[in-house]
Amino acid sequence: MSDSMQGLSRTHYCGTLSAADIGQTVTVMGWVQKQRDLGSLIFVDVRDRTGIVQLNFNETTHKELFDKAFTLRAEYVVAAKGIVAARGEAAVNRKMATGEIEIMVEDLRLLNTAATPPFEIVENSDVREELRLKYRYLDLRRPELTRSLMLRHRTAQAVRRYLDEQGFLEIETPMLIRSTPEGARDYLVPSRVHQGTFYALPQSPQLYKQLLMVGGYDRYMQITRCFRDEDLRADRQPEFTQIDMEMSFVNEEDVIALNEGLLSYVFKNVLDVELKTPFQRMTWQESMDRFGSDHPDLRFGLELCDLSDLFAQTSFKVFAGALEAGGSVRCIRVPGGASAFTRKDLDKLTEWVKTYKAKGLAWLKLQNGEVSSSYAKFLTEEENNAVAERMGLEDGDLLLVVADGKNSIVYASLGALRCEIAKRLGLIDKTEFRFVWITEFPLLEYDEDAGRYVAAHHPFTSPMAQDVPLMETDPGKVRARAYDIVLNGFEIGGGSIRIHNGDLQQKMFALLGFSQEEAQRRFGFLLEAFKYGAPPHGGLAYGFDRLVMLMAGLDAIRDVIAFPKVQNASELMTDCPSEVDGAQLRELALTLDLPVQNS
RNA sequence: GGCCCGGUAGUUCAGUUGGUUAGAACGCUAGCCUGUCACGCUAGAGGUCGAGGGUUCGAGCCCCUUCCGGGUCGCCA
Repeated sequence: MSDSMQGLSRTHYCGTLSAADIGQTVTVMGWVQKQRDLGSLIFVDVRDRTGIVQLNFNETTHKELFDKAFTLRAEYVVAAKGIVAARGEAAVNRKMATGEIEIMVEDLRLLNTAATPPFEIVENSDVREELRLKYRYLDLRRPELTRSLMLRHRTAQAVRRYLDEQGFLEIETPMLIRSTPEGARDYLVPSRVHQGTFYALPQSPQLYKQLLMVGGYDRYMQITRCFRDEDLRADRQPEFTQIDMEMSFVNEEDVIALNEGLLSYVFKNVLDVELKTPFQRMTWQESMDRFGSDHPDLRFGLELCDLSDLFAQTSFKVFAGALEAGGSVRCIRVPGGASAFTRKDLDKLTEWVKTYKAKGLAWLKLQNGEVSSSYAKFLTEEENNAVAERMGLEDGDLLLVVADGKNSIVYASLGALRCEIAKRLGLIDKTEFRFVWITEFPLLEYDEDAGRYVAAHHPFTSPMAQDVPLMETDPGKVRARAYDIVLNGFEIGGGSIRIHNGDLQQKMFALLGFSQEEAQRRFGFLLEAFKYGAPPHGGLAYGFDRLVMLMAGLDAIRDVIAFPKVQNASELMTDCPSEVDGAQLRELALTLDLPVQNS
């Protein structure tokens, strides 16, 4: 049983009304947040995406309206027309944006009733996420999500505005594209017209944007969806959004300067935060050595320190073994850590670093002049003194040491450890936005499983000119003209100057172990395009969801995506992916060959 | 695929050494109440303890399997 909204049209959003509107006749529409029945006076809070306003119903003056208001329940949809009135001095609610006023209702329409929702639609709800996702449309009514999605919108608009002013064209690229097995797993889409063949959904518009450069569109941008069929994380979804851009006739400095301008504009316009430019820069090697990570969080210290040279002659087998194997011994010093971490905590941390394949964690505390340590007794006095001197050891300090035959393990475990410790000790200023460019990435990484080099970034990244000769002699040493933009320990974007020369591109494919024929088969269109005057070009792509997440001060990109997927890549609201009809499969000439299920 | 955490009323949680009829708050329903806004007061309804199996005289609690959600390693050019 509901009313028509005939004759009424909304004049205001609820949250926009204020004392300035007193005396005005207004019409609001929205959902009942709360009905408070005081006997012969009823207050109804109405909510829309902007906020809440209070409706006033008085039994003695408006009996019919009052009786109708009596029937209202949470989440009923209503329209109310009335006069904005000041609340009495004692009745003003300072905690509420519209708390100075209320609407003395003269017309109330019940546009729709609502079942009692499975959870209350309130701010600071601690309902489990599983349920919120199943009823995402209800969760979306909550102010936190509304704020996130409005922030996301404003950010996207600011990006478009800025890049438009800088002469960028927004050009769409295909969603159904050729599969390129290099890199992440593709989502595949079977073709009906060409049975037995498949499209892939793009992992990024990489090749198309390069071809746009060949096509002469020297400043391109796009805010576009990308797809990767890989496992999820708090900051990774199988479909996510990139701010993608590419420019011709540029070098690294041009791309970096433009993006510092973009980020400054966006943060100023969306958050009213002034960013200091230029941002800090660091080479990949420096970032690894100091922070154990290529996406360092610079809001706190706890830097890594290499102790390897102090143990060249050591008889302590753990350290000696690591060094003999070509690895290193590295350490972080935690001021005040001696009292903050008990023996039990350290045992737990030792277990924890094993996640990162570290064999263990050596530690030393200096507290009230007393040294306690898991490893000091295996070292000579000279070695212990050298460590203390190198680390600037002071009373109250905790040293955490990882030694391993593989530097990658030392970096990964200490890099993760410094973040974990900063979190536990509350060393992170959550209001800070700390940007850093990481540059000079390795061009290639050796993949032991595949027994060959693979592109660290992607196969179209240009090597640094001075390192090109190394491509023949020592490929692992070649540095790329690649750069990542890192914010508070998250890689929010990355890009490179691309290869625009067919011969160099062929050379790169050869390094990656592609035969001439294979390169031709997979990327022939690109090599062909490069014959016809490809301009020097480069670009960058942001993980838009991550950027918005950090701007919103949140921990998961799910919270800035209207309809996110859960860890097993399904969507709880619509329960997809789902099986399809046999007829659909037949049309595609597909048959299923499923592993036998245990029932 | 591995490791860790969680699943008890609609929701958030408590639940002792395995022992009577599984509790609280909020929400919901009904009644009362003219300045509430976390309204207040009174009463009431509401449970497959994620599912299946096992141990036991007896299981929310112990064991096994499994499903679901989260974090993370691998993975993510």
